[in-house]
Amino acid sequence: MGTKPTPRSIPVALGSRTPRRSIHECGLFADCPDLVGTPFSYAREEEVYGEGEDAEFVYRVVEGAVRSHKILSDGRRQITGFHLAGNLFGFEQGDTHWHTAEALSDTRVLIFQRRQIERAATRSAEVACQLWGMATTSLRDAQDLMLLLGRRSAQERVAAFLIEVDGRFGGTGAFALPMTRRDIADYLGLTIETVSRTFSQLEENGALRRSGSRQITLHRGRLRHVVEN
Amino acid sequence: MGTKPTPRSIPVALGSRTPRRSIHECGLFADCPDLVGTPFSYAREEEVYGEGEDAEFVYRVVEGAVRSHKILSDGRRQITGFHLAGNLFGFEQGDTHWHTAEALSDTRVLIFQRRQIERAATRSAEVACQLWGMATTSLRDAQDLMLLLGRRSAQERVAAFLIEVDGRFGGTGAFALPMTRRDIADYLGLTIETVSRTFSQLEENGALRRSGSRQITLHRGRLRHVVEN
DNA sequence: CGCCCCGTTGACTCTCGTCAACAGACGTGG
DNA sequence: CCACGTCTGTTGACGAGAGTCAACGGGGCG
Repeated sequence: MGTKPTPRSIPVALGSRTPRRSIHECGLFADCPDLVGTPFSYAREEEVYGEGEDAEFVYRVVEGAVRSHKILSDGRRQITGFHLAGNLFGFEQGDTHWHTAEALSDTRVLIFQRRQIERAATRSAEVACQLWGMATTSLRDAQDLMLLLGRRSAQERVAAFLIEVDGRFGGTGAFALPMTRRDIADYLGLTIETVSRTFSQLEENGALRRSGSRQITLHRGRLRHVVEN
Repeated sequence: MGTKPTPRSIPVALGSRTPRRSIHECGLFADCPDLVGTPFSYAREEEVYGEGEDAEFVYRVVEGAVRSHKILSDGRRQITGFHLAGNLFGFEQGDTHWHTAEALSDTRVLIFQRRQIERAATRSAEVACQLWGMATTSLRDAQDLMLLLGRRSAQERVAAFLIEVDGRFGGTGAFALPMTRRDIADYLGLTIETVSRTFSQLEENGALRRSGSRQITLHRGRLRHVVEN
């Protein structure tokens, strides 16, 4: 932080010199040509916004990755989602963020004013329906994660997680995890030791191969067999 | 089931004799006077809709209660939410339900055609925004539950659950649980035995009193102390 | 070069799950 | 009206899976 300009200064900085990019790369808001975002960057581990802060902006990941989490006073943390390139995040019900967002690695985003998107939604039913659809999709993901957190074993959680990440990176079966073991643990409701042990077990079973701690190659058949259902 | 008419027959039955009620009792869709629901009833334990079925209808609870759950092939079940009087449920992303809904007790609902609501949303930005807001609220609830499932102890889960139910029943501190221990367990990611033992512990600590297994009186201060944060 | 952080592994602990028995409420039918 | 079976909930004994505590290795960065 320190002298780094915060997003709060962005609207002022929105001069015509600032390079702008459209929000529509994902096909969203195609009828809102005026909805443009401001590029911004966050360093590894830097906070994008904190729980309780004013929800003034909405973000789209261009490069890198972001995690959202909720935290208890004694430090227990639950990561509610990872946001990869192309993902939008930062929408809230009400005027304040109800979780914290931090960059996993050096991350470039586009920043949009929430007010502006909301105004677009009140004017265009199509935009509002797209936002509704996005929220509903997030809800489905959250409920899938609830099943995982409430009812699945450590092996199943890790296997399901790897399959999910693989899918979000294109489904090639090989990728570099953008997050630490602690992040994985706090996403899956486990400890780092259990995550680490489970990786080792899965490797013994031939369900994956590790090259360094982050680079993973999946044996998707065996992993899916672990997750079964 | 058997000869009971299913909701699928409802649109046909929508004669002018059928008593209709507005969806707006909760203030939603105030600018859609044509959006009316058909009364329908479900018996205790009866299925409202099943995972994988066509999501043709949306429901509003008039009296009684409904649970939504996802289930694994080996029977492990995660209840993703309880729907009490006034609550809307049955919205989905895509054309099929991705969980199952069942009545906890004899329940009366109003049934709406999803198509009709969606059409209203594409025509009215205000309706779409309300739907967006509802989905976002559900998302926040789901993420709160994720924190509970991923990071909280059995005592904390049960205490948080009781506080939540109390709030939804008006916050008087005394109410009758509409669901069984099994439902509570499958909502909190525990077993019925653990739920039962935790009730007993909380009663020993003076955090609640039981009159019969369903009627509960809370000592909200002590319960909140258990949940802390 | 040395420190620090991340990840892995081992030993032990503990919470919660499993298995079992039993009590009370309820509904049914003789 | 009572006997019976069933279902829900409670409690106890025991066990397993994940958490805790600790040590250590390796890689990256100052």
